[in-house]
Amino acid sequence: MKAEIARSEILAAAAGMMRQVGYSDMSLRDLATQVNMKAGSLYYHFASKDELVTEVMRIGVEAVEAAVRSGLDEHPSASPQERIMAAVTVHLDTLLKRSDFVSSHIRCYPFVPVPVRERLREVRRSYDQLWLSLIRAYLGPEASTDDVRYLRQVLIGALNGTLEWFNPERDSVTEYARRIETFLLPQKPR
Amino acid sequence: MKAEIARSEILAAAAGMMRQVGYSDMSLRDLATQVNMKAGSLYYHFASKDELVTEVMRIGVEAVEAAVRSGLDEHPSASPQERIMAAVTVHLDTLLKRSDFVSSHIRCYPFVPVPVRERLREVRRSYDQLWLSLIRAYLGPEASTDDVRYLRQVLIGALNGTLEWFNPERDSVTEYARRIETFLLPQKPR
DNA sequence: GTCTATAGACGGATAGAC
DNA sequence: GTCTATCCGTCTATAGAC
Repeated sequence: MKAEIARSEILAAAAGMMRQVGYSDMSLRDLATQVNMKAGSLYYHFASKDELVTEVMRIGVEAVEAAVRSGLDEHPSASPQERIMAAVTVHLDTLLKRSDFVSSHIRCYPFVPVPVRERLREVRRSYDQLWLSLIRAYLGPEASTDDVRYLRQVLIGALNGTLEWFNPERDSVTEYARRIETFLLPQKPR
Repeated sequence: MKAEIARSEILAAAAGMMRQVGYSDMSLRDLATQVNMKAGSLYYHFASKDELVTEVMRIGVEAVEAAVRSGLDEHPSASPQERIMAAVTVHLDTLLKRSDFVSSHIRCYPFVPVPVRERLREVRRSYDQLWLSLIRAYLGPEASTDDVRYLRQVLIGALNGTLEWFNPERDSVTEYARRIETFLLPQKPR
């Protein structure tokens, strides 16, 4: 019981540190300090740093995917465009306001050791597929594979790029989402 | 003379390593090995690791900005939309095929020490201004500050996001640029 | 479960020979 | 200009006491 609580605290603190300072500069000493422990104690809960890091990042993807799916479920009769916009809003909201797990995943993924990346392949692929299906539905059956792939990359780029400039005290998620709709999804597939 | 050559070699190797492994995991020992030197010798050319890193990243921004400006100068009578697309193409091309300096800048900036980020503020601001003026010209004088800012962020996000998926052997820069135009800049400002 | 203590590797940086 | 040699700090990880 107590182990589960401590484990959760460690994961949450790790997510915050990873987002801020990156994979390599998150030291287990600093992490332990932040949860009122000593570095060695962390090894009771995790076999290694990479095990811990993998877990943080895995929680991140699963969190956005779950949030987006449940957001979509709330509006079962939405049009393809409305569904994309719902996904955009929930993704942004989770990324920017709710979850260090998501933002640490996005920021750290490029620099994390290869074995960690490999262990995350499946969860990432699953979330990718969700977006591809949303975009396929929006562009319609006559769209090419590249149409779908490239629109997905433009969208994800615009969403995840917020990590480098969005200031929750100045900017509004719904405002930015509205611009994305105006700029990217005027009204009908072209 | 010889110093200048060695210095350039070091910078180029550092850019490649930074792009691949990030700021913290680029060790001066590894860097030195790659240019057939010993770690201590690097200090003849640079006062510190952060000095070297700052220089790599400074070269990066200045390189894209110069490339984009010269690309724009080639078509003086282009429309605002054509000018944005010229900038998009050159930015992508520089980022993806020509310069480890640019990609290392984009990838490492979030995790580099604060003093390094501060020393890069001016060059980054200068490149930002270029994009803002291009977008202002495209959206027209009746567009709000937020219209301009947000479109800029969508664009830059879509461009720099390529770093995480673009495969030069599979994908084409002009192809992706064309999609950006279709998706984002249909024909007229809205 | 968490601690102390420490092993063992590797990091940036410096001094002085050549 | 580049090298050798080294200082000193920090890192992940482990062993064993409590």
